[in-house]
Amino acid sequence: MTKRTYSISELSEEFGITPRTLRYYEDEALIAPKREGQARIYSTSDRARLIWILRGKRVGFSITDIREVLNMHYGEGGKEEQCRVTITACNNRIKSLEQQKKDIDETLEELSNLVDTMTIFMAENYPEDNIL
Amino acid sequence: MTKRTYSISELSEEFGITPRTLRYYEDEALIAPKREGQARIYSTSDRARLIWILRGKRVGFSITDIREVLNMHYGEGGKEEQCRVTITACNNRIKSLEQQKKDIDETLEELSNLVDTMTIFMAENYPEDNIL
DNA sequence: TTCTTGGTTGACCTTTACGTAAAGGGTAAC
DNA sequence: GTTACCCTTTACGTAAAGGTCAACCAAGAA
Repeated sequence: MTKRTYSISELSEEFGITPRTLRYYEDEALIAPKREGQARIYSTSDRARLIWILRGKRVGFSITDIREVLNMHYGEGGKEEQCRVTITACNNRIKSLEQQKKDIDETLEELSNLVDTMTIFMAENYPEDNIL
Repeated sequence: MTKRTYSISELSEEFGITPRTLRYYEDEALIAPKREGQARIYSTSDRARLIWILRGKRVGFSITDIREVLNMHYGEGGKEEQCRVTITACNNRIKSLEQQKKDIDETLEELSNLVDTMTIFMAENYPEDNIL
């Protein structure tokens, strides 16, 4: 049970974001660190949430999307209807992520084709420059 | 050799975007349809560019990113240095897309875990509602 | 001729995700 | 005490990607 805590600048440096960003996420109710006086103090579980947030951003989730997913995770899944809603929301996200993977694969193929053609072109026209 | 052409509304309806969006892409130099008087008239190759643009957006490219890639594709790859720059730019994009795929896979796993837990929870607490 | 339909430009509006001061509190070192 | 550092809040600024609205043109239908 690691009881480590983090200051705002520790956390922001670790993940390459600014303190402003962390405060913004708090405004948007994505994280809720404890306070020590005025100062924010982040727990390991706050840190875990942050990791989720940042990965969410990298896959193109909006702040609202991320809040939704975090709420799914930590929210009281008590009520039946709420559960059902959450499950279908998840499934929708899953579908769109799978579409996104397809898009990425297609883009990757086009990009690597482009690289190939250009590499060949270079090899033909400027053979003196060894690309390898 | 399909010499079809498209009006702005045809194209926007086909892809579920507004004419405004197409005009905006033109302002941003992503497409350059011919004109018939004032009216824009899009060729099949304009349409192909549009497909690229929209897929680019879905994988999180910005307008600037997309312009860059389109220029790589259609730009004169003549000069040597330019080629080299283009190739490394492509490779950078490829790397980041691969990272993005990893992120997506991780997110997918967490989401499907979440769905699983909730489904089990539902089955235990509300067995009368058949989820299958 | 007037009306509708579909196109045009231009101008301003909106949302998202922060950046960037401005002004100040708390404590530790000098 | 004051300097330095890290933290705070409040608040306005900004870039991206369009939305929205007004005013206009042109061609065909009624």
